[in-house]
Amino acid sequence: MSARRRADIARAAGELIGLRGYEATTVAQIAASAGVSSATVFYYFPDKASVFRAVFETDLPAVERLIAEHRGATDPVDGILGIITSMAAESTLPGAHGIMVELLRRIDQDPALASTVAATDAVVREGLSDLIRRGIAHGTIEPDLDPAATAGWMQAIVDAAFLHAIPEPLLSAQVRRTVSAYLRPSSTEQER
Amino acid sequence: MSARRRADIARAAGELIGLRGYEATTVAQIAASAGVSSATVFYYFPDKASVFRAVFETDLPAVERLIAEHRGATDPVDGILGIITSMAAESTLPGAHGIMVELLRRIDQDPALASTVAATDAVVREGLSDLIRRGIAHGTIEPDLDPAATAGWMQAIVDAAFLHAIPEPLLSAQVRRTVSAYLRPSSTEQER
DNA sequence: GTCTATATTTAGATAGAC
DNA sequence: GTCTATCTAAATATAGAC
Repeated sequence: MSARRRADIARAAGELIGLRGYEATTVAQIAASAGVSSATVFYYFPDKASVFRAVFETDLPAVERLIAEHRGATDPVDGILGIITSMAAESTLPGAHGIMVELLRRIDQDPALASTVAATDAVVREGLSDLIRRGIAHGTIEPDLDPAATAGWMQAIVDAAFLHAIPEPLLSAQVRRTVSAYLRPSSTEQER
Repeated sequence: MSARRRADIARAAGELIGLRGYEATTVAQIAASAGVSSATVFYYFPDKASVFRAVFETDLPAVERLIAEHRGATDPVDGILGIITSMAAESTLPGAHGIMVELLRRIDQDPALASTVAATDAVVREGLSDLIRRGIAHGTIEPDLDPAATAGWMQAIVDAAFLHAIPEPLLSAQVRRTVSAYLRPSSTEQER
């Protein structure tokens, strides 16, 4: 059953690369972990870089679901907090830190990977931008904030969580305070 | 003059590795960029990992100066903002993004590198913690915040800036709003 | 589709002359 | 201290049998 083998190899690659790094993980190790020979890996994928890209193929449908779930939130700020804390919470999964770092590193060197990830990021950014616009209209978000730039900054905050491997429940508390304080309208001052 | 050669090699290594990545940068390329042969690189350093570590040797004195400059700030929040924006501003330097990503990746695999960086981080964290404690006493920072955990989170925010290559002046504006909003005492709610 | 065996390439590190 | 030349190891990718 070919689709399953392919997925097994991608999953094994994600675990090992998250743990040890891309170059430090050999195709032979990935093959062994998936229970096949290294030649079989090259039967399913043209090269090692493709194996790594396959690790992120499931991200797009996952974030589409996440955004859809929070799209209709009554208070847009709650929707934003739901999305951001949910994404940040994944940083506590084993290997999540490592795989994020590898992604950031390889994205500059692999255009195909860059476009895969760009598609996923765009879904998140647009979902957040919509909610930010609604929050501004709703009066619960500072109107001087630029929706797209702010959405990008929220994503950066999530990445920060991934990189620092902060344990729950501290992580969620910090992310929630950061986001809600950032968005809150400032009656007195005019920061931007 | 041996110290200068060593520094030249380290500087060349930092530039190339920041641009292309650690494994993708060969010792031969570093040597060529520094104007020496690859054998000369191995005269000054025992191996390639040592060359990479040397890139971060100058960070400790630099952050010690930065912390000392802001230690005596009249308003502790101003001191914190000065430190954080100054650190984040370095993310716009060419290659800064790449070198930070490489650092995050190699730190898990090189204990000597980890202790070098831990020393630098500790100086920052303690400097920020002190200012946070003073800010709490001063009444301008939320008293429910844990100083050390908050300092760590501020450092994560700086790293987020590095990873996303946000251009000035947007970067400074976002960092300032994030930090000042996070620290501000909340009269009504009790987030932690 | 999966394997064993191997070709090819490349890069870190060293030997030894100057 | 610096070089040229080279050794050695390892990993990606392929050939070809089953």
